Amino acid sequence: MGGEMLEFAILGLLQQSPMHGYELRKRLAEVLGGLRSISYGSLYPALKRLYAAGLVTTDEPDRHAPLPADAPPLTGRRGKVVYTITAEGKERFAELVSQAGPEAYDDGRLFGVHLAFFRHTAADVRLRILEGRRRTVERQRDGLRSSLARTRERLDRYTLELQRHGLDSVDREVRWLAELIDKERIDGEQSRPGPAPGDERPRTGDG
Amino acid sequence: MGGEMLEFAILGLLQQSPMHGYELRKRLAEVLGGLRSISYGSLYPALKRLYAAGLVTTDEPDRHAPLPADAPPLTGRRGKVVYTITAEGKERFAELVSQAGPEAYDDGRLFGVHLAFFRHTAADVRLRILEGRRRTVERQRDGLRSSLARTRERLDRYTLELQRHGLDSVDREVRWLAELIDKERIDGEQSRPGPAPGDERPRTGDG
DNA sequence: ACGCCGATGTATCGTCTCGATACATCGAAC
DNA sequence: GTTCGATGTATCGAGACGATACATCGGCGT
Repeated sequence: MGGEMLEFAILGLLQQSPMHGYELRKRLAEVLGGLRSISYGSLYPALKRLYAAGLVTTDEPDRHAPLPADAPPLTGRRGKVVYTITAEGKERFAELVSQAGPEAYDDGRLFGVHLAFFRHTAADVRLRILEGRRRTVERQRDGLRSSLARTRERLDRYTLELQRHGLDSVDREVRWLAELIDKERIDGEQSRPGPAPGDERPRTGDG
Repeated sequence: MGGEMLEFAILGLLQQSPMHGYELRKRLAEVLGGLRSISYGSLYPALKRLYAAGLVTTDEPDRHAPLPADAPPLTGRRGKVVYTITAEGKERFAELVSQAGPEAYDDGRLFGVHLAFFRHTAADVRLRILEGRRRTVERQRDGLRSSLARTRERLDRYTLELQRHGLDSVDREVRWLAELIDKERIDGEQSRPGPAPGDERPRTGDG
């Protein structure tokens, strides 16, 4: 578990169009927020797992079949391999995209992937994920804040600076999420017939 | 390499006083900036490596000695184990603390550890690390910026938001580093005999 | 025509990290 | 005197990463 994130992202990209590994990697970097890029040492094993699980196929289907034992470790002829998502892969993606619980937002990376494929996500699920993520990050912020308060005297200037900067980042993230949630709510109200705009009961959050 | 980071942090903490794993872990979380904490699955293997390399010792030295083969996997009596840094460990720490090249700042985590132990670092090395880190993060920022410019049309709203937030964070980090560098320079000028205190040229205020 | 080179492209290896899990010890509450 | 939560040590399997090797292709100089 938790190692779903790469699989999820790959399925999401292949959903849009078939691709080979090299391009997948570039697109993955964009999708993951522009910073962190995925290494081949992660990507190819992930593709192999997806193939084994029947969620993607290749041009040349015997490529990933088990080798006849003693053959030299596959030296010689290696060309492009185009990966395509299968029907099962699409099902799995639909399943992942509709998760709205803690597994969707507690891990920041996985949350990022969900966000990257939000256009495949139902509006109410989007909102629940965003709100869940906000709660998670708020909790982190509060923990960091009280830790900073507790250790203010004990730690040296540089460590304090590090913590201050970290707290600032987390704080910014909360505000960013709040903005996203606002926008999402506005969109929702515009497109939905809705429960009458004067009828605003104080929302029993969660269920 | 790059897996030095945990070793470095452990040596730094044990330099201050002997400790057992549980406390080490809590301190590690503080030192690493308050967010990310180290798991036991990382910590104990790291301690084992340090022990094997002769950089730390324990109360009970035969604890990490190779087992007599068929013995049950060390069930039964397990108590506190206090780890102490050795002379070689101190040497190694001094060596790590004096590194001022890219290996000290290209990786953000490792940079964080350097920062956490800056009080053991020479002033000129401190400045070089901070400036190197700034350059690295500036390069990241520029890459992200141009990537954002290139893909503005092609990507959807949510991915764009993710990238925008990422860019904002990196930007903030650059400014934070610039502040740290300024403070560091001021400290340097105050404590050093320096190039004559009446010689104050009008300060080019930086970028 | 030929070789070379940098971009494209696939793949594996060793090392490390993580989350989950199990197990042990102790003090205080009941 | 026993249950319980904090303290504490330890391992395992899955997976991620950096480094490295190897293969293919298009263009460019000569």
